[in-house]
Amino acid sequence: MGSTMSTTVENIIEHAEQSCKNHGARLTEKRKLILSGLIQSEKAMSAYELIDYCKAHFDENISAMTMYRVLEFLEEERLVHKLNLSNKYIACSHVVCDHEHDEAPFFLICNSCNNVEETSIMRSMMTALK
Amino acid sequence: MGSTMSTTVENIIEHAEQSCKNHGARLTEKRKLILSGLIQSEKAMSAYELIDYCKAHFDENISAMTMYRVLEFLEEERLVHKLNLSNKYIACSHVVCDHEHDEAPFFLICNSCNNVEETSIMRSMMTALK
DNA sequence: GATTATATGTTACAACATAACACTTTTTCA
DNA sequence: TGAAAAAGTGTTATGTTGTAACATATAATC
Repeated sequence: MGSTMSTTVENIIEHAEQSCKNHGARLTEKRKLILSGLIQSEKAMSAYELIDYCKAHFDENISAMTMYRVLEFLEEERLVHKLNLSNKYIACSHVVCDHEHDEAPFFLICNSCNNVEETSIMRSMMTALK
Repeated sequence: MGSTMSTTVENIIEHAEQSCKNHGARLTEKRKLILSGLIQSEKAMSAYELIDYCKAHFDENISAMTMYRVLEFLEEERLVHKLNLSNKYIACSHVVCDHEHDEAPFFLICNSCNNVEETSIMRSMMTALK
């Protein structure tokens, strides 16, 4: 399974490299390494988590500054997404209700303006999504 | 409009205070102040943004430590939500596609385990949501 | 091959978050 | 009531996250 996985990642990297060339951009070794790590991990990671990941899996030391710069580059190349919502709090919309809720809070968060819309979703649908 | 608004906030606070009492918890002056600020602002704010807000609107200096503690309390009392996703990156799911996309990336993010599911949504539906 | 542009390294620092301990206020109960 | 316990808040120090500013190295251009 490890090799199958690895091959897939290599294919993606190859494709990404071509995509960069088409934009006149360069997918350097360091950028390949970081993108590979993010793909392999199969989850969303913070810059520092990805630094740790690269150290653990590739034995490569990436400085924070470099990591942020590479991630910014990869985002511009549309190879990664940034989920940019820092830890925030919002007052519950149902703070004035008396009754119990059989629904889970559900938020629609705009990724560019960070506007938050609270709505709800039935728990049954929640588990279905999972 | 300002006074109407203010009255509404007061009603909510009153209700929140009663809700706390039912749980054997106390909604102190400081906690009321912070909750009021978060409600008045009508948006999601970080701890430090809320500190600035309280200073600007109530002329009250809340230390960072206090702010985090109060927000934690309010969350336990289910009076506020925490949108706890720190800035993270995730590889695009369509990184291997060739064709153009007429859809906007759309993420389903679990608020407890932070798992991210990338899907998409038609732009037309996007504007409808807005 | 010298020049320019791009990529990466290094240091310092600002912003965000919390741990640890001290002090104050409120609650509890003999 | 009033001492003990619990809950709330203040203060200091420190760890974590994110960037600015400048130096160096590597690649592209002509």
